[in-house]
Amino acid sequence: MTHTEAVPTEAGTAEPEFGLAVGLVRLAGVVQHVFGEISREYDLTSQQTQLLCMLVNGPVPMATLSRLLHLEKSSLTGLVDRVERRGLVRRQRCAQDRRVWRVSLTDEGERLGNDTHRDTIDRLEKLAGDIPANDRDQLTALIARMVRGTG
Amino acid sequence: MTHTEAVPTEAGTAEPEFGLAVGLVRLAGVVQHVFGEISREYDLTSQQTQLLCMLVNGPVPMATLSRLLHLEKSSLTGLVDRVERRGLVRRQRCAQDRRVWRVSLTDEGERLGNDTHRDTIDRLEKLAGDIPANDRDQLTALIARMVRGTG
DNA sequence: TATTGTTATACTCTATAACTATA
DNA sequence: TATAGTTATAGAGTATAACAATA
Repeated sequence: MTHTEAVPTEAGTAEPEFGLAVGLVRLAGVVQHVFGEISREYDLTSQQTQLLCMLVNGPVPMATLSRLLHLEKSSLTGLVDRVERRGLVRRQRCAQDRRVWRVSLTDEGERLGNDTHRDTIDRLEKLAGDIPANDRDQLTALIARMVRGTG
Repeated sequence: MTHTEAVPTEAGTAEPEFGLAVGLVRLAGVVQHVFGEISREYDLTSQQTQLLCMLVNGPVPMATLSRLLHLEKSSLTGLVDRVERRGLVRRQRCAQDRRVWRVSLTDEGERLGNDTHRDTIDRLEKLAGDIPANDRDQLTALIARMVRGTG
């Protein structure tokens, strides 16, 4: 499996292996860092920004958010509490099933969600700034293939 | 810029855009999730596992770890405290500059570091399991190009 | 009984500010 | 004075277990 072996980068240099897995870990770290930095510029945590992003298409029940965010329901309660306290989301009881509470964005939450989303897209696109368009397209396609079916 | 536009996935489906940036965010989430799951199997947090991984090539000063992990020095103190309390690392004072403390792995820390590293590599390689080898090589190269110079 | 969500509790992670020890 | 690291403090994030309300 030649594609998993170490790739010599410079003659005579003892570079550590840079296989796909190591690259993915590095990449994830960079993305996470960008996400955290942008969130901070808006006085949000990464988790709060992520929550806002999940609400841009309309109200979502707590149980659904819990599944999407891989969070225990009690953890989600706290996260929603904090952003609700900041006036970015509100809870609405479902009339059909009164056990269910749907979370939705306030006007300010929507503004923050849009702003952070835009900034994140900009910053991440710049990461691939010097990669030719056709390579970039293939990169996008391969990434799509990897994350397909992972939730 | 055609490579940033929405790609129709199925005829008649109103799919959300899957550009590079969105793909990167999804991918980072998957990697982070894998990392967290594996850490948990070893009763570690993601941060603790990440710390162990940074020590596999020998002792590292606190200040260096602080920079590599993007952590304030006080945050690092706590992180190292907790893994030291579990017997996975130790602190060694530097003789040349007695202000400096180097962190190194214990035998058990090294074992855990190797095990989590192996499992992570395995799980991440599987993400690209059905991608042909030459495509995978190009993917690796493009990722390397993106993260180059980001720390 | 099963499901949805909250509360209580404990721990980890993180930052800021003040501090100690060494250079 | 400057640097390396710790302590004190506060808040965010997370899980487990017990609970209340509703289906």
